[in-house]
Amino acid sequence: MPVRNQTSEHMGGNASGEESADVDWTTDDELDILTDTAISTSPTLTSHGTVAILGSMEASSSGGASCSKLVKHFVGMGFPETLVSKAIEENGGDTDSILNTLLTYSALEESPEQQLGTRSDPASSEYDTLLDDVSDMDSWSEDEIADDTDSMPEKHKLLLSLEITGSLTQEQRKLLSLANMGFTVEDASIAVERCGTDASDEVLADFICAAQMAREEDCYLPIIISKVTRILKKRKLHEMVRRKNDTDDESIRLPNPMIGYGTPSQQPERIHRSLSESSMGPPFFYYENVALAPKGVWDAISRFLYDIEPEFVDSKYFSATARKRGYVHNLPIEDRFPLVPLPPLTIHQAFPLSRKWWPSWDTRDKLNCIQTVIGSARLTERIRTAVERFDGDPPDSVQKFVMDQCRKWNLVWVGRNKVAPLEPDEVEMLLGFPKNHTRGGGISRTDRYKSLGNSFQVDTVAYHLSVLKKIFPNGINVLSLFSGIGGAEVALHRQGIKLKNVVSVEKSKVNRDIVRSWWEQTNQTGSLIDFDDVRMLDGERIEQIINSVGGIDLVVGGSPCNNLAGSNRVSRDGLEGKESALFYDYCRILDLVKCIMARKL
DNA sequence: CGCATTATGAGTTGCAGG
DNA sequence: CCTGCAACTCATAATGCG
Repeated sequence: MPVRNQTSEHMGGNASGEESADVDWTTDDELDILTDTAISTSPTLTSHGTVAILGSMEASSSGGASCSKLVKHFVGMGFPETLVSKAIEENGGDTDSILNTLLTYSALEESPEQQLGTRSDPASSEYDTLLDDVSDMDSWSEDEIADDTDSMPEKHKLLLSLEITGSLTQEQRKLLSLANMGFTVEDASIAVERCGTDASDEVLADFICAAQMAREEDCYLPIIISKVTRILKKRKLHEMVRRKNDTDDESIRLPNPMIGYGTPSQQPERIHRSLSESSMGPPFFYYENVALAPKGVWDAISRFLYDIEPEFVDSKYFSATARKRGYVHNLPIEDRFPLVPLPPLTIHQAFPLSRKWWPSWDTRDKLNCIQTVIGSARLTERIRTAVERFDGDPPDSVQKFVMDQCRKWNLVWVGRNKVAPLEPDEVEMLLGFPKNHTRGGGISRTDRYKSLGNSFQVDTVAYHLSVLKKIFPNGINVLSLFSGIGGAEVALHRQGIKLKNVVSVEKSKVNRDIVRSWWEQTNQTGSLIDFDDVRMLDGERIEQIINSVGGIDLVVGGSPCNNLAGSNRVSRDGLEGKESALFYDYCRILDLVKCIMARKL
């Protein structure tokens, strides 16, 4: 059973990377084996079981005929029946509103002392709790999946009523919190039940997203479920340990200098790493996103990508602009080589003409990160009038204002007292794309800035991917997710790595047109197959793709950063944000490719 | 409707200086 | 240790124009 082997391999990859030699996780590993065995030997029951839970809960909320069922549901959660009927009367069938009302009532009745009283036990019971939790999860995996699904709702209610003490419990507060995050009460209550009441919102949100993602799959559900179970167990352990030690040593920190495992000019003190068995290919994979994401995001990304430590690199070591990004990949890190010719590394090298107008008090050597929008003409006008009032150097206050704005909007000097934002073709050059890569073909100037701002820095990525040249002298098949304007493809091509077939998934039509146009101009011999949406790629389609191209050698892509990026004032919601949650599809697809590739061997 | 233009901070980190 | 300050960030939404 290759599937079973595959899932069993996922264990053990902790930070030290010494695969399965780590004593601390032995218990966890053994549990994994049990879990995985149980799941993989009865795949139909697994999927049936999980979906059945969700399905029955949803049915009880949407079915108008079953009002008593709804009452039972909330009474089972520990609310008084009179309150429940009242809440249902006020809110109709909307379970979210009902819960909100119930929690509000409870909170009003509850005294703060009592709420605090239910929390925080002495430290001695920490590990007892831990053991209980782990065995709970294990019994879920084994028992509930194997059980007849008809008994599930009863068991659910039983567990709930046992755990509820009657007052406003931690669980109820969790449910409210998750409901406020936009999850349904059904999903939230399942997540709380599975993960325990002391799990953080982050853990619970992860669980729900993974469950949602799993719900959409059918034939590969066992794999995903077992993976999620394992991740959650490990995560809980981490949280426990962290709470006990009261330190934040577990969270990922950004390196200084941000050079990852090295740049063409700089090498860190330690340049060795060992990967766990489960993280190795085929396929190789390369994942990218913004380095300065909200707290906890990179911990989550790393956990979902086989616990590989992200490589944080600032592209200012590869070009004249900064670009702080994190890369999670299972590529070798020895014998990397840079793209040639080397790009300009300073502003003056990149823009020789600007030197004439560059004031001595503007000491910038590198530009800041290229974003998706540019500074306004009004701003450059304000700067010009501010500077030209003075004959020599302006006073410190004016210098500070001008420099703040120039750094913020990446402005360069293009004339006497004149600053301006970068032109699109200048951005192309700084990011390592061929000139006019994004020009013409029906794309607007605004969209050019947006597509370029969302792209890779080609020299940086090419340096990391260069190791593939020796491994695949005859070329590679690439699955490119969130391709954008084809940064990965350009990097591989410029590095002299032959592209056999490229399967590209990109939502934006103008971006797909850009990649298609580039593909046809560069005399590629293979074929470019493109898709619109990553969510369309289910197991069946991926298997079809793999059969037709003969295997995927590299899965590459950076998932949307909209909800992670600091520039976003409106919806910086983290990994669960509308667009950024597509990260979970990257994981899902990578796992599918991995499974199918393993089966072919 | 497509396109261009503009205004709109917070969250996080690092660091100097108590 | 703490505290204040400086620096930086793959963006969204509203508006106007043709």
